[in-house]
Amino acid sequence: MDFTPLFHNFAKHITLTKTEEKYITSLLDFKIIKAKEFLVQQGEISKQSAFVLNGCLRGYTIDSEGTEHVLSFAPKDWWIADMYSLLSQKPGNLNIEAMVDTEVALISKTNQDLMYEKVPKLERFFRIIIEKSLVAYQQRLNDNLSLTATERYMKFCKTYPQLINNIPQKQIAAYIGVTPEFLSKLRAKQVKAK
Amino acid sequence: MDFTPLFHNFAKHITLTKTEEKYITSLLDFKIIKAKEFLVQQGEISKQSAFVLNGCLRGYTIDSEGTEHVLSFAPKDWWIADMYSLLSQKPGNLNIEAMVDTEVALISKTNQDLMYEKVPKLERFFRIIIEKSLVAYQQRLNDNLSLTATERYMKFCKTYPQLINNIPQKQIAAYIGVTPEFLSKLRAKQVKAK
DNA sequence: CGTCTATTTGAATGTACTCAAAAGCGGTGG
DNA sequence: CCACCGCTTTTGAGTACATTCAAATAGACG
Repeated sequence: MDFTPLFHNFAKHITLTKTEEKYITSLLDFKIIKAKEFLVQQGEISKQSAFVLNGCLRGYTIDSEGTEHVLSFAPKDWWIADMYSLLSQKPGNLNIEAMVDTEVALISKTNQDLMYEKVPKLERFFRIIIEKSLVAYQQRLNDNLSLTATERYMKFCKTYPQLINNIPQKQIAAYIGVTPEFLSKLRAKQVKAK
Repeated sequence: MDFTPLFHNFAKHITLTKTEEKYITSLLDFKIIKAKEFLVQQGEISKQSAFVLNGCLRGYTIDSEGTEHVLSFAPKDWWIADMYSLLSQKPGNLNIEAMVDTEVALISKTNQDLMYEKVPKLERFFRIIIEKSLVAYQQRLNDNLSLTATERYMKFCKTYPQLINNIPQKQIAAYIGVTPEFLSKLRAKQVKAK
């Protein structure tokens, strides 16, 4: 139940007083999500955002064919939520699942709105966080429009070096947008190419 | 030089006093961008965000093959900027071009930061705007990962009914991520299917 | 009206997918 | 500690969706 990493995260963009930190802490929940368990599942109305204290979550959808598509990995120090469901308060289509046992700080939507009223600085913090996230999604969409599968895989390896050897290959495939079989073949070719 | 549509836009999420409106107006620039002219071009460091008062802009990248990929259309009442370049102050890879003669309200990064200091409510406004934009990009990425070209085209038609008959087909193709030739064939099939 | 660009159509090609089967690997229980 | 089970990864053959290239047609704009 140590929220220090979260306050380090806040400190990257805003400065909080001890009083504010205490207040914010009072609005947080702590939770351990065991590997393969869910924080939220499709069809639910999301009530909270999560900050990963340690471990790793992944957010994915399942399409009409039953295929999984990974929208985001959330390792230590990342924020994750089903923003669509959280904002609209409609059933979402995102599943957020723990890849390993994971500790998270949770903020309910209600408490987050409270926080914004009491500590307006946080409004800025989340604006900045979300701006960065937006840029990342734009970049990734652009990659999906302009790069081949091989290029997307190489870019993934550069961007998430710490994940490559720690997560199943099929989940990298579900992130870059190819079948696991095809990713396997890409890798086989790359090894030969050396 | 009528910024009324912009203040209507603000009013969707926050309430501004007349004084605040006047102050904000003093920080805005007005510009007419003629059809096929650019607001920003790749390689430049972006200095401003744009709000479309009327007309339509499009933001697109050009890949190593010379192919265009449309990241966003910005019709009346939409915000557009090269967020990556604006935030990082590094050369961007986005081109923002007018599809028809277009009137925009411009806010320089400097003035936007000023605005945030003087009218903190705007921090909330842009947080909300950007949250919505983020959800839209997540959704679109998910569509690109899970839908076929035909499905993406049909979804585009539903989402932007007002654009379909007003913009070149090749730019819809560049938005949904197919070649213009292939989109043409898709449409031919759909007509037959009726 | 002529020119330039957008759209259509067709044939050949390629990238990525499907299905199926085998091999590898990690965890669990005997 | 080994054997087995389930899941992931690999490999291969056949297929499909989408691209490339080329040429014809249609539209838009000065």
